[in-house]
Amino acid sequence: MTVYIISRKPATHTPRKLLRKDVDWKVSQEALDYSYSHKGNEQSNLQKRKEEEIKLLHNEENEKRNKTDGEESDNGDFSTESITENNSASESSEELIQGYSFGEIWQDLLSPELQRNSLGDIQPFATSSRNTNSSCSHYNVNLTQAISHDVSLREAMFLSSNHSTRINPEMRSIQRQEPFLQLNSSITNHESLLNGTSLMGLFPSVDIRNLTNQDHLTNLDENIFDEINAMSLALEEGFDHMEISQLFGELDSESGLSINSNHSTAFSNNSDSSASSGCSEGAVGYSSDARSISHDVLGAVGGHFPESSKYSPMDYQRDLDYLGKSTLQQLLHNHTYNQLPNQLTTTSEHCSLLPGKPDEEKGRCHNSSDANLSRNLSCDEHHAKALRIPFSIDEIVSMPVDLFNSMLSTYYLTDSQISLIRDIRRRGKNKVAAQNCRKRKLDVILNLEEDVCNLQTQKANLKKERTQCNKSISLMKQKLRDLYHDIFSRLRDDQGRPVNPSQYAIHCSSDGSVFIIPRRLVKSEHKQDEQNNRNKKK
DNA sequence: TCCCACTGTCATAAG
DNA sequence: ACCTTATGACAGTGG
Repeated sequence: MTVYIISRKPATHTPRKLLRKDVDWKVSQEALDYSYSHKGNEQSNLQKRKEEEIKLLHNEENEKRNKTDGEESDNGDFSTESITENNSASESSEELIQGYSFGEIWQDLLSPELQRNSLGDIQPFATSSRNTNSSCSHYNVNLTQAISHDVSLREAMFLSSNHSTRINPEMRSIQRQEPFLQLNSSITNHESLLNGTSLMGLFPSVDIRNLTNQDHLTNLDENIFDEINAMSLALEEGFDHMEISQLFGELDSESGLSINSNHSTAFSNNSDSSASSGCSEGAVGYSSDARSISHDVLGAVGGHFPESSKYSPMDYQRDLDYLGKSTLQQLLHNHTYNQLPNQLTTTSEHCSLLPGKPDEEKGRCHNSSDANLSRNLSCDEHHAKALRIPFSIDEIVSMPVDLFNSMLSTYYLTDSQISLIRDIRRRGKNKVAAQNCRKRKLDVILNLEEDVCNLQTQKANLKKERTQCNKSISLMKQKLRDLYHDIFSRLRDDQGRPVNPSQYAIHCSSDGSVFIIPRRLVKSEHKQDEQNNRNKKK
């Protein structure tokens, strides 16, 4: 099992039986890699790692039991129960996430202690990932030790970055590793300062986010700005979700929506509705458990707000009218739009996710079942989630070019995000074009087959008609011969002898008169007529 | 294991 | 010059 996780074969050559675990690891590793550059993802990493841990440690029965326990804790702990940082050492990482309320998540994220804890968590995981033969028990030991370790942020980030480099040297975030490291420390300090002054209780998260962004705007390069934005947005998503969950929590818990249903709504609910309004998030499969928060924080496709200076709420609302309506409709009414929880794993089976290089990801998602479209969307969805593309796949593909271009210029998007969005749009367009092309080709073939069938029928009818004509001609000839014989049998010459039909012929003139003339005269007359005709033609 | 249909993707040409 | 569309070719998947 471990071999499958460590070995990262290209999807094109990955045996099917290995795909699931391989891609599961890839997805998690991708999330992990991105988490190194998106420091707001510690919780997501915990969640992902927990899932990985479950896969590694337990068989299916244990996994089911764990999920059941997790769901119970989801329902129970989500509202207000506070978990201190000390709990991270004694409780599972899943509980660590699920037990957090939004404010606690925010405060803990801003606090350097949690960053140390979270990043300390990451480091041993990276170690365990490095260690190909690490056993499950060894992994547990590492995880426990990791939680208790007091790793400095700088060290952790450096280790993480190194790990990313090792895992995927082409990862784009490596290019900005150094400034990222430098600025992260300042951000940490600043955010701890915010935390220390208890601004959290005074301002909504958005305000604090903007304050943070503006304070650092002049010092941060765009990547760092992106990181901050992403983290803030992820938290804000959590907040929105929190609100929605408070509204719909009971409904969700009673509706039997599984926690995994969040997988299916991952990109839809993040794409537009979660960005600001969040009004529809509870509609389809949006469970209220904290795990969903962690998922959203991890892979929110829409977890990226447009930069406030470039994109006002009015603008957003305007575009939301276009962007959101279709998706909202789907969210609210089209329950097949998203995948079912069990489809996600199957989706992962077909997806080759190369962590850190989605642009170069040439692994194709080859699917042939009914859920083809949604599965494929899930592939791009995974990439979009990883890069925090704030739009749904459907929007990216179906958006008019003008709006698409304005979107690219209006939203604050990194090069990799733009590249991925363009790839998604190109692939989506081409996919539709290929489907139309094949449909047309099929129609052409069907039409040609129909034409062939019609022509064959027509040919058979003509043959039948020809046969009938021949029969009629034969019948008429026979009647004419009988009439001839009848006439000549009754004819007599001047001496009363019967007329020989071989010497005489019946000639009908144009005026209707009938003559019996010798055949030699008929022949000469024929010759003369032919001669006249030739002369006329000449 | 092979075959086949389906599908997504890419490359390319044309509009 | 760029975008969209159409289409052949290729490869993966599942029956």
